[in-house]
Amino acid sequence: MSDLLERLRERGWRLTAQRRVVAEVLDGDHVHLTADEVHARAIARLPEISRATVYNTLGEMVSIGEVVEVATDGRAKRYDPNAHRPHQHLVCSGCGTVRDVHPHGDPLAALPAAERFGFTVSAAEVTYRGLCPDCS
Amino acid sequence: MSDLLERLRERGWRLTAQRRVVAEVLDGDHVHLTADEVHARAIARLPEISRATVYNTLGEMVSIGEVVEVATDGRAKRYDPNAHRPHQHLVCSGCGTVRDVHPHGDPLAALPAAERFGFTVSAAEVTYRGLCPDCS
DNA sequence: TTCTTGACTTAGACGGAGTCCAATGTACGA
DNA sequence: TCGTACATTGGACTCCGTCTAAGTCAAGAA
Repeated sequence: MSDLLERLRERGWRLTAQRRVVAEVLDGDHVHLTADEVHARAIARLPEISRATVYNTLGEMVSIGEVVEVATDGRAKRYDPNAHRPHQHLVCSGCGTVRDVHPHGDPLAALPAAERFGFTVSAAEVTYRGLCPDCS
Repeated sequence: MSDLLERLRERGWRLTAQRRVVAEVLDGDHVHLTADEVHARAIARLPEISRATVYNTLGEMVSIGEVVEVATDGRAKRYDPNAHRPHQHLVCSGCGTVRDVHPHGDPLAALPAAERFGFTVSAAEVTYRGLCPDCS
């Protein structure tokens, strides 16, 4: 993830303690944390870090494509540091846990031209829903 | 949509003016309205109807499967009255317009058992993203 | 028809998630 | 080292949705 910090700097972004901590927290466990969970873990390392900074930093990482936002429902967005390989998400309807999954085939190919209504279609996001072992 | 009201009644639900109006509004235009948009249109017909009732009624319709919730972004959920036939959604990244689309194949079939992690997977939602003719 | 009753509706308070802002702090080039 | 443009802070604010207590009313019973 120091690569990420390097890439951020190449874009002219300042390297601050706050940004470093957010990057480390996200990279630490490969789970999909909410912004507030990131904040809670960041506070453990840098007690003064504010919620607004966490939101700003996550937003910056998303905008350069290093992190992917996962909007699983009406719940809080989660942040996925595994942006380097295409994948989809499996979400537990009970507890909201998110897992990365790799279905076969390209979901884009399933949409015929006649169903594109003149759109320039660039991506397909698939969300599988169900109950995890703990919730079922 | 009077079918819907009938089905609601068969479930032992009372037929009230409020529920009738929400059903009519949703059925009126086949667009994907947010709860507040439904509320605004319902008020035009029944000025005293409250926001809470609109939320309750939409929730009931979702729970019996007559209406589908669509969460296209982190913003307000939209309600899709076209629940009688399986379909997916094509969202314009520019203006947010949502269109119903019908890809071939079953997206659930693309997820092998080894990628299900013990979940009981019950549904797959596909969101295609791109730019509509007006925005591209 | 009127009565009864429990389900429905209401307004407003409340909560979580996220954004905004003015004041303060600081990374980094000169 | 210094200056300043950019980052951070914390608290207020918005938006979306849920909850609650009190009042209302649909529909079956008599």
